[in-house]
Amino acid sequence: MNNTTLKKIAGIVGCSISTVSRALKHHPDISVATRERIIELANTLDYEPNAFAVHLRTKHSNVIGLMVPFIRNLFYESFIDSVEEECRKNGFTLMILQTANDPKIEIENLKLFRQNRVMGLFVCVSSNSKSLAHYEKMKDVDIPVVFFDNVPNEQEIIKVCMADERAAEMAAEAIQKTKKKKILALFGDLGLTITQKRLKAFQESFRKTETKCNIDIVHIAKTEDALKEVSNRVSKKNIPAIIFCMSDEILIGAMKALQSKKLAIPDQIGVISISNGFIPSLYYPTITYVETSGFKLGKLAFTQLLACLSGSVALNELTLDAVLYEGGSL
Amino acid sequence: MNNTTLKKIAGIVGCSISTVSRALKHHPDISVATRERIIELANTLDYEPNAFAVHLRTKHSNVIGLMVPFIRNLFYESFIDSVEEECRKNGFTLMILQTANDPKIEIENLKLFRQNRVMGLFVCVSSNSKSLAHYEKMKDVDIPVVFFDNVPNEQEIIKVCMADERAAEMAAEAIQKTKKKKILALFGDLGLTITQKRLKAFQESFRKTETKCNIDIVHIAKTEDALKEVSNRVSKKNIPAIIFCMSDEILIGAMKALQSKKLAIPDQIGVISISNGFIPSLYYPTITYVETSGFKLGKLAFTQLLACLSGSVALNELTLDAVLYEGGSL
DNA sequence: ATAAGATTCGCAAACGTTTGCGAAAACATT
DNA sequence: AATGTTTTCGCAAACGTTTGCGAATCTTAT
Repeated sequence: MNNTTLKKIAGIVGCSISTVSRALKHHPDISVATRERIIELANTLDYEPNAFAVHLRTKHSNVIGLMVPFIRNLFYESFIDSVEEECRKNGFTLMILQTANDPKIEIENLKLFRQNRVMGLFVCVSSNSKSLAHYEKMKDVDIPVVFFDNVPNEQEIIKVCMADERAAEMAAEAIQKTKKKKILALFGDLGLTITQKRLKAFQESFRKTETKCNIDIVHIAKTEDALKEVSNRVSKKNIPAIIFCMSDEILIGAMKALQSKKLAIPDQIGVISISNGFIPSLYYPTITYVETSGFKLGKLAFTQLLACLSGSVALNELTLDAVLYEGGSL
Repeated sequence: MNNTTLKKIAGIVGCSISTVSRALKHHPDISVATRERIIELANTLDYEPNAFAVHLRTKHSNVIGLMVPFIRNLFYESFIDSVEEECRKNGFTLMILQTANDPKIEIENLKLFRQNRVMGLFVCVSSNSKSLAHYEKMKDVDIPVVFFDNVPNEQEIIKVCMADERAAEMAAEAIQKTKKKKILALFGDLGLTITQKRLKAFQESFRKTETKCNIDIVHIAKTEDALKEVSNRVSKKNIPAIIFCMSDEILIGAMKALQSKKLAIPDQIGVISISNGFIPSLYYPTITYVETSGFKLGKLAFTQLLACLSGSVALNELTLDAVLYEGGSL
């Protein structure tokens, strides 16, 4: 157990612990001569500061927490990727916990974050969690929380989100541009705010432009349901002109159904989705999609958290613009 | 800043810090009366032990480190998912770092792990890292390392891996069973041990059974290359009977090429892959694959690390069995 | 030479825990 | 009543840092 401490170095050099401490961080009080001697010894001894002692003393943990329902998710993983990168660059370490959408675990995790004195927190609340009460305690202990993705409706919280409405609107506009009229629109669980937002904006767009379309709206919980619904609703005799998918999970099911029906995209049927980008790239032709980038959202969230930590109180909602990526599926 | 400490509680209750500490962990030395009084107060005051102080004192950080080239990867993310779950259940917190396959970052990260006094480490070494020298230091500071996936060849290290040879062999056997002869086999970068292992076992299987096949072997670095190679090598006049893909990345490119050629699977061409399972499930028919489960590997790795921590020195290599999942693509 | 200022360093407290040891108090035994 | 035993608790050190303050030592100016 090679545990070089300040004390050990001080013992060898023959000076006090405080001198060693100061020398190692280039404190001007220490002469260059002793400083260099100390640094050299520290290097050969592989000195590495004990993070716990530092944090205990400075009350500055340099740990940032991140909580998502699942790590194993195309969107969250890109968010995590993004945040990890920033954390490393900025000298923070990241503590990642997943909730499995279980409010109990969510509360447990918050406790863990508190015990580990994280300096800030990125949270995508679990869809089954109804109350924000346990987040109140985070405020009590001065841990800023940046909500993302599935954000609560409360006003007095910090949140970053995708331009959900705008994304749905852009998809709707792209559909209208094709002049095709028979639409099958697949949305997620209506209980989620994200679904509500997207659905509303989607419908609003058609209403606003007074485009007369035959829009069939279906709500879907999981990938398998998308597969089933599309299989049931699409047949050789009854082919919608365009299928819209609100998310990657839905797109996956829908595409599998279309493949099984051997329908040619875009000749026989058009497809458009809201997505992170990875899934659409798997198919030929690449599926046209409106981007919701977890990676970009991560960057945005990080700057928000940094702002909180530096004192500039940013009690607002930041939104990431939507972008349309044209594949060949429309 | 609601920072209830032992001292604070002791002050209110009117006893010593040590009594509070003992009462909170049900030490038999403390009478039930005072214990209950203390616990009750601690609850109403929302006492939460300062992890840093605890760790500093006990030299027991309860932090486990995990390092992968990329978080954003189908295999690693399932591994992480798996390990996070176990960590939470066992009272550990997880510290995740990615290397981007950059040896410099890899070394930086190891330093971070040391500074945070992780109790153990899961590592998938970056493909560009040639030397294990920096891992020696981990041994010096008594941090057990469990290597997984892309493991070094050294004997005296702890590693868990997929049954890479067996997986390739099973795929080869499945191909032979079809009696088809014209094979296009797509492997990864020959510089990776994982590629070498799989390739060798794949060829060995054909040699052993003396199956006379026309096997075209191609090495591929990235998804886009798979797309190009397959596009170039497959045409209406020249269709291999079966395409074998060594990994998900390759499968993705190959499938996209096949879709663009409008080839029917399995009628015109068969496909088989080694995979984590997610990508094969995206297509219709589901692609037949030999499973390399990151999730299961995570569980295995965790038990290995736990064994190390409990003192039972497990200086060996554990292997996760391969399983063939039959889709409809062969 | 002496005072004033600058340079270089050490003392000691503090961060919040855990724990060995000993002491006081309560109880039980003769 | 004296002794032995058990119960219940506090003292104090330790984990490895950081940092305000003051004390030396050295430099420079008068």
